[in-house]
Amino acid sequence: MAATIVATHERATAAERILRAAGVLFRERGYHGSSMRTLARALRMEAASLYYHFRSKQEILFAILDRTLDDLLAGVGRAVASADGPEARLRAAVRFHVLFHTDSQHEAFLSHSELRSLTQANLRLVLTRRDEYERVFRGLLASGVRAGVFQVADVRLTAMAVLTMCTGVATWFAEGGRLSPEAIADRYVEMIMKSVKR
Amino acid sequence: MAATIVATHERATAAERILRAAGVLFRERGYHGSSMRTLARALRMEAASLYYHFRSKQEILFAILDRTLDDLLAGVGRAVASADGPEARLRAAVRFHVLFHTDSQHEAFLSHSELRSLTQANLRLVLTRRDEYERVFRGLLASGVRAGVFQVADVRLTAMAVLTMCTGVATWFAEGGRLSPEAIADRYVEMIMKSVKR
DNA sequence: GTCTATAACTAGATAGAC
DNA sequence: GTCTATCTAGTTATAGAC
Repeated sequence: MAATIVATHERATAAERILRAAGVLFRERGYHGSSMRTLARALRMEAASLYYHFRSKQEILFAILDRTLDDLLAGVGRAVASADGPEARLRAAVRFHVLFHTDSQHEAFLSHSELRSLTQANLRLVLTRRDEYERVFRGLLASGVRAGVFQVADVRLTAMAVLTMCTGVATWFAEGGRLSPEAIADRYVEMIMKSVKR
Repeated sequence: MAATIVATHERATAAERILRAAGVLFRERGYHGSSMRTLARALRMEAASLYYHFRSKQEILFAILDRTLDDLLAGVGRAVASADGPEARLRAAVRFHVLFHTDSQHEAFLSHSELRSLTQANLRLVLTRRDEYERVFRGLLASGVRAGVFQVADVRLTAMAVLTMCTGVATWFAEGGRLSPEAIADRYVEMIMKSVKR
């Protein structure tokens, strides 16, 4: 299922190496700002060779976002299943979300900044699953409210606030910076729990 | 000073109309995904005519971001000056920040998503002033902590969390949607105050 | 599976008429 | 102040050799 997680190291297939390099490049310069030639150069190959692995640049973008959503949905599912009760479940989900945005920083950033560069058909596929992901957080908040442990004025709005706050980590996180991913996740969890608890 | 605020209606100069249209276009398709020809078409003119008003496409992008930062800095200054005490000041600043991101949605969105498309020199100019803006929020949090009304584990991190959460509004806000800008601002203020209060 | 060569097109920007 | 026409360079993608 989550076999879509790409090995970070040695022995990656050519397709995987291309997706990884494209993730970095698209994040740095944007989809339209990145040419197939530039991508090829980063991989020490010619642009034409990319077309043996992917039919188009669009297919590369879609593959990145599609995998990212696989990983997000599988990861949040595992996180929620690992905990009991609304509070522990929300903690686990937020923790996963933040850590995903530090670990898969480039791909996570693209999965919201380059939605506009998808074709209509591909966008529809991605948005359907992103809605599914957001629904998980709305569900966690709603069940905490029902259980009387959370107090939020608007579940939908709070879910968006929580998600965009954590998603923002991908925009400013720097590896080797002042705070480790774990420290950031811990503090984000505390800020959010303090805000939603009854 | 904040005479940089562009009139939304009638009698806008050609340069202002171009900046406004470019804001929408760049937001929808990205800077590199938008051509001068497309921008010209939206304004019912020819691409060459744009060069009478701006020297390059880059100059248009920079002008948008530069004005946006003028407006952000002037606006947050007014907001903070209008209130007394750390709590009321943070409320006012957050409220302004959210409303700015619904009112100037396109430009606000660009001012973080298209930083990567600026030349190095222009980026430096924009980042200097964005840091200044962020410093306002860090200052408000820090003075609340000193006054004993706020309790936050990490002022820097909390400032980033607050700002990216509110900035995120520009990514999903839809005019005429379920919630008015004022309702969103009010609820964001409450969520944030609950999270930072001692 | 990667290459060279190239087709077909679009980009930003300028010259100069009106 | 806006136009038509055009230059130069870069774009995605394909054909076909190796």
